[in-house]
Amino acid sequence: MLESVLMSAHTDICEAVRRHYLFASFDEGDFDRIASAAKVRSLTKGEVLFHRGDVADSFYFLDRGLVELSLIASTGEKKTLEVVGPGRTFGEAIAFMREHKFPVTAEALQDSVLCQIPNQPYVELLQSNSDAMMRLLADISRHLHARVREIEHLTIQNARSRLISYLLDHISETTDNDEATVKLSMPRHVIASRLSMQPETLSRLLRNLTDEGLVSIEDRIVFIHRLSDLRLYD
Amino acid sequence: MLESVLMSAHTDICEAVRRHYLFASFDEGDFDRIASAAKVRSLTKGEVLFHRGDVADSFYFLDRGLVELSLIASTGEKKTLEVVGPGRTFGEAIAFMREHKFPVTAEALQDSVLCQIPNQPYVELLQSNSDAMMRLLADISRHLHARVREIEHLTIQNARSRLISYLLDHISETTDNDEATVKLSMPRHVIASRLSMQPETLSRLLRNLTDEGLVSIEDRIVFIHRLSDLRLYD
DNA sequence: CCGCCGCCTTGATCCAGATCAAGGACACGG
DNA sequence: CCGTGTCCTTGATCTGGATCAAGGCGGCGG
Repeated sequence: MLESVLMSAHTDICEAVRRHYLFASFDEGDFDRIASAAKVRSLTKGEVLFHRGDVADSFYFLDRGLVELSLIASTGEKKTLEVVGPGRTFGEAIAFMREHKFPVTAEALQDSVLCQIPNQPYVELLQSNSDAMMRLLADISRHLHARVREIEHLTIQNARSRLISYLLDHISETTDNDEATVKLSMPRHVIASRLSMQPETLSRLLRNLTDEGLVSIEDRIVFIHRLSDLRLYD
Repeated sequence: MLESVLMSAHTDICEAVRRHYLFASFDEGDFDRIASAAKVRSLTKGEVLFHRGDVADSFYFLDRGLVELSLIASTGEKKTLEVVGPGRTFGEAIAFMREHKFPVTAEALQDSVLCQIPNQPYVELLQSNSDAMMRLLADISRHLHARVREIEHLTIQNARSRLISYLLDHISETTDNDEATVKLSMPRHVIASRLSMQPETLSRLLRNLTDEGLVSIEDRIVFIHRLSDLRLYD
């Protein structure tokens, strides 16, 4: 009984994986080989999936929840590199590095369900499927580009510009006349870490923006009054 | 006459490209297809090869000289992402991004000679050569990892630690008893930009390290007295 | 209903590193 | 030999954002 529930969870999630970009060019037989090696994993809020430096023989597809990928200093301070949402994969580039070790730590920000996909069968199938390989190349190149942009933000933008870029990148709804809304879907302190600033600084900057009339904030929703104005600072 | 000189330069450089990691698994015929589409380019010191945002239909192999890859802010300030030396390639990941545009600017720090390799024939040949593709995946994943480390340095290390990491990463010679030397092969201000600090700060930090007896400096050579001591701060 | 806890804001102060300003040390072309 | 430019160092000052400290405000278990 329990087993059949787990089995159906497994097939449900595999369906979701099947639809993902990276798996789009495998035929049924190939995909089944990957799926049969994959495992469903559940995490409760706060649980760590892997630590930086752990040996990586799998990558992950997130079905439900929210997972934070972060760097943690020896002093304990944390820098959130990325927060992964449902339908996205992470860790897929590690299989190709000399040291097969995760360069980041993955922690569930909410109760989460994910699919653990072993590298080996996936990589083997890649070799004979150049379309899948091109997709993976595109995927990893996209990650690379995102990191370059992050470095740009950290070095040639200040905290205020980083916040504005973040708002512009996370618009959830935009109206006809130059307005928009952003849903802050994570706790403030996670957003602060993502932006490489302290929660206090984030709080003050949000207040500045409202004081200047650029936005108004109600709980977790930011209303952008004039999108074009905000873009001037990005 | 001139033409034959150019031709031989072309074949010489192609030889060097041939030996590069990324091209190791092409057979003669395949490689010739790439080589015949490639062009030799020379740059004089200070010359810009491409600007950030330029359309990218080629990538590059550096044969001689030094090329700086940097981000340039609208305010004019510059952040050096990487300085590429002879025998290395750059720009190879761009072919796989949606927007085929360089995310960085490339400028010659010295008179340089490089080989411009069009993406198209290379990518076509990749499709039927899974070994070459795996090499490229490893190459791009390595870049990605390097960027993650850079972000780590920028966010959870301070300027002093970044300098120490830099020194430890650029050791040119190491003696038996815990000593080492680092050759500063670039102008100080380039190193400073690479480390995301001002030249003044770099100068002061180097002075601190000598005052503390950790290193001594003579012109462009840094002599590390006790490697193990320096590693404590990394 | 109260007391506690996590999350956020606000104010006061601090500090690493930037910026501004002033030479010093070479290398060069005339 | 003397300008003049480039690169680097050193000192004085400034400042963005961190840190420290003190509440405010739900939400939840008892």
